[in-house]
Amino acid sequence: MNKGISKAVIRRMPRYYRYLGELLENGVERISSGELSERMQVTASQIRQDLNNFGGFGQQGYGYNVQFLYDEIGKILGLTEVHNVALFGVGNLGQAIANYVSSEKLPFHMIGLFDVDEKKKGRIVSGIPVMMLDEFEDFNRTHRVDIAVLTLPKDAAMPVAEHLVDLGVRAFWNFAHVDLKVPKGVVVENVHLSESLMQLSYNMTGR
Amino acid sequence: MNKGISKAVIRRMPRYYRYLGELLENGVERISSGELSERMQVTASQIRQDLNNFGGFGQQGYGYNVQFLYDEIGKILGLTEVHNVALFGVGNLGQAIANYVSSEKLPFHMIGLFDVDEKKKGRIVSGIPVMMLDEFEDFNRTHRVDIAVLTLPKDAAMPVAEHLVDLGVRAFWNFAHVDLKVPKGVVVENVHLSESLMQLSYNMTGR
DNA sequence: TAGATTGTTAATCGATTAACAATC
DNA sequence: TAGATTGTTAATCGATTAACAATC
Repeated sequence: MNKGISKAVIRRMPRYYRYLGELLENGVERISSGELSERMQVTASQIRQDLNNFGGFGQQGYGYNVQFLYDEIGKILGLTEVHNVALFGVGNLGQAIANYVSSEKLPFHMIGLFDVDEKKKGRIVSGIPVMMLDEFEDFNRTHRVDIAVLTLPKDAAMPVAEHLVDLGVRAFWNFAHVDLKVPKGVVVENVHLSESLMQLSYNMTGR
Repeated sequence: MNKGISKAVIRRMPRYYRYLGELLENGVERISSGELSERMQVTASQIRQDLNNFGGFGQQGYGYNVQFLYDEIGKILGLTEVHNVALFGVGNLGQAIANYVSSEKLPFHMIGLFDVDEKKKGRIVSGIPVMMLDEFEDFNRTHRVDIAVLTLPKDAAMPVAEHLVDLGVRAFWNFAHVDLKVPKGVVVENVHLSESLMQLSYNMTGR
């Protein structure tokens, strides 16, 4: 299952989740696709189509129960289990991301920080001591690492990723400016800050 | 001009730019859409279509001159002028982004850092002293701020953005987990880390 | 029941790919 | 010139929107 759902739909799901979470905080119990459509600035039709990729979560004449829908989307997004995260490259960005992951209330758990710079060894970031990259193989024997964050210089990203794939890592959150080549079954989510900045820059021109 | 070009095309331009930059570093002088297609894993047809939204940069029987195409895409993306950047919210992420912007060789120039926390006042980040938010109005009189980076808690983002819009800021790079409502003519580029993480999480499930 | 709103099919719109004539 | 490869039109594919019957 879960097959054949377009990337466009998946990109929208976290946003639904965020809006439903806010409604929940505000004590809203039910919402129609029409109301949600107005708040989110998308068509009601799209909301109903998107949700119906995963199942019929609403009720005719009533709409959607906010708590129920929120929970269902959480399940769809895989937020019902804790994901163990290890981070590679404890520079400025790496430290910020480590802190960020730990501070978010999402079920992602920072369990290890790795770098190649001896000077960083043992430094505490977000409550965790930095380890050396060559200690990871050992670490990996006693810890299940679900996600590797790559906050490395671009030339280091690919070799490190390859090494981690060999050691069984199956998911990467990649901040390096490269397109990682990984085997089938390994997933990569990119955050390319420079490309985001360039898009902003483009939109500032003529338009 | 520049009108009517789809967001999908714009999203791909920075990636072309990156690949062309690498070719340039490797001393490659010319490339055909076919070769580039293979490297980038997109169709040659798409490359030609994308580029021809902006003009005919190639030559039949030859392909594209790498340096020329690189420069043209740079122009399209607005990378021929320096953009002054001010950042709001000097937390972990804010500091990392400040450092990031300064370290990138792209033409974005960090000129001010603002926070509301008195304890941060005067602290030097990326070579710039942190100022208090209420000093911005003054600062803005003597400096041209092209882009405001928002690395603030979500509840602070909207009020601060509104204030900045009133003071003439026309572009936002938004890291807060909110959809900013801004007047027409003001551009917003979002980096929603939590949504990126959730997409990764989704792709780790069934698929 | 009558009114509201979903789930779903059909229609439209836009983006991607294929094909090929133009041309270097 | 012959070969290569673009620019561009046409065909296909996919995603979004509209419409409405089903149903709570």
